[in-house]
Order: sequence, then structure tokens, then C-alpha cells
Amino acid sequence: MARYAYAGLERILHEKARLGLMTCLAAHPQGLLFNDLKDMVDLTDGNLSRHLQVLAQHNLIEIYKSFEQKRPQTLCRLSEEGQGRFLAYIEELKSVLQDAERTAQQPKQATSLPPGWVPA
Amino acid sequence: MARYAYAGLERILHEKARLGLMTCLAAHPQGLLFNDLKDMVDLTDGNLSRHLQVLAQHNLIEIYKSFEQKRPQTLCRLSEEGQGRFLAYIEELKSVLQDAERTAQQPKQATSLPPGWVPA
DNA sequence: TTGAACACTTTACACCGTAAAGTGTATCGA
DNA sequence: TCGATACACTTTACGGTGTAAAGTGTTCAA
Repeated sequence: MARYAYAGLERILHEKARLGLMTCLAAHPQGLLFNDLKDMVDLTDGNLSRHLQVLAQHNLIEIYKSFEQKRPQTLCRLSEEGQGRFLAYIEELKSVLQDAERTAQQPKQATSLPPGWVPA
Repeated sequence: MARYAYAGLERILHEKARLGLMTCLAAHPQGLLFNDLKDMVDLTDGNLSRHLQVLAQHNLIEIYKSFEQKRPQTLCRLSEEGQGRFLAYIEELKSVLQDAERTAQQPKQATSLPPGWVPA
């Protein structure tokens, strides 16, 4: 029952932009600057800002500020909780992929339908 | 540049409920009935109905109707386009997973920050 | 001191996932 | 035969959210 419900794909992480952000941050444990992130995930400033806010509010990332050469700088990195939740998410993704792979082995479907069925 | 943008994760497919539906349908090429689908993806009636509508509008699935024992029945299955798009989506998912896996090899991050950085 | 560049934040809107209510037929009990 | 219940969905309404566009505040160059 509910074999394909994938409850582990939590909303906050299962979102193209944020999934990219988290993956990127996971690959850079030392943290990344706002602009580096922006380039790597290809988001607009506002977009990135909002998503970082959301991730931080949910304790998935930590945001730090400083001044380098008189300009504000923002550094982001995964929180410990973020690492854990991301890993759990990724595990669920794996099972989606496994379920999807199973398909390749299936025989090619017949194009005809049993009689009595009509297109909606 | 934009290494983590994952443009292949198209919105219509990258959605928990619909991802489940598509994976489920991909594993059952002969098609599935409304209620069977409902159980397998654990959606409410209305929810399932809307998502099927969306998928059908985008030519990802085909919907057929019939009467079995005087009751209406709905049969869904992947369209050929749906199979293709789903496969492409799955390929992109794979690269997300690969990028995410790379992380496990990273050394555990230091908990301390370079001086000058303060929590936002 | 005016204008452009930086480094973000805030706002506004349109879209969308979901719960709840609704539709239409069939069957059953009184 | 009349109402109630079950079935198989569909439609509606709303709250939440992703995104583009506009805004903020500082710094630097001319």
C-alpha cells in the first residue's frame, strides 16, 4: 500500500532551486558566498535571497555576515541538521530512482487498449 | 558555471505527488485504474483527479473511460511522450544523486568559522 | 555631488497543491 | 417508491510559494 507515496521527499528540500542549493552546499562544507552560490545554481539575487531565508528558517543552513573590503558579504553553509535531513532526502530519492529503473526491464507496452475503453 | 542548476528537473514532473504517479505508471505499462493509483500513491480523490488532469493536459499520460458493472472506470497509462520525458527527468535526478554522493567523501566540516564572520 | 556599482532584501503576483464540498448514477432497505 | 448509502470521481476555494521586479543602503569614481 502507498508504495509510491515517497513521504520522505519533504517539501522544503524537494524544490528545484533549493535542491540545487543544498546539493551545492553539501559539496562545499566550508561554505559559499552569496555570489558564488548565485552563479552555481543560476538564480537571481532575489530568488536566492528568499530561498536562503527559507532554508535558514528551517534550520537547514546557517548564514553568516561580514565586511570584506567595506562591502557586506554573506556566507552560507549546511547546518548539522541540514546535513542529516538532506541525507535522508537523498536516500528517498534513491528509492524513487530504483523504482523508476525497474521500468526499463518492462516489456514495451501494447499500443492497443482492451475494447470498451474510450479516450477521456 | 551553473553546475547545480538542474534545468532538466521540469516542474510538472518534479512534484512529489506527480513524481509518484509517473513512477508508478512507468512500472505498470498496461495502465492502472483510478482507485489502484489512489492507494499506491496515497492521494485523496480530488487530489489524484487534479494531478491526472495536469499530467494529461501536458500529454504525459492518457486517460480512458469505460463502464464496468454499471460503474464508471478510469484507466491511466503513460503516453509515449510521457515515457520519454520521464526518462529524461530521471536522468537528471541521477546526476543530482551523483553530485550529492560526492559529499560523503568530503572531510567533516570544522565547526568553527574564520574570524570576522557573525551569525546573521 | 552625481552616477554607477555592489550586495543583497522586499514586494507583489500568479500559479498550484490540497482539503472540502459537490455531482451523478446505482443499489438497497422500508 | 422513497430516502439513504455507496461509489467514482470532479469542482471549488484557499492558503502557501516560487519568481520577477522594484527597492535599500553603502561605496567608489569622476
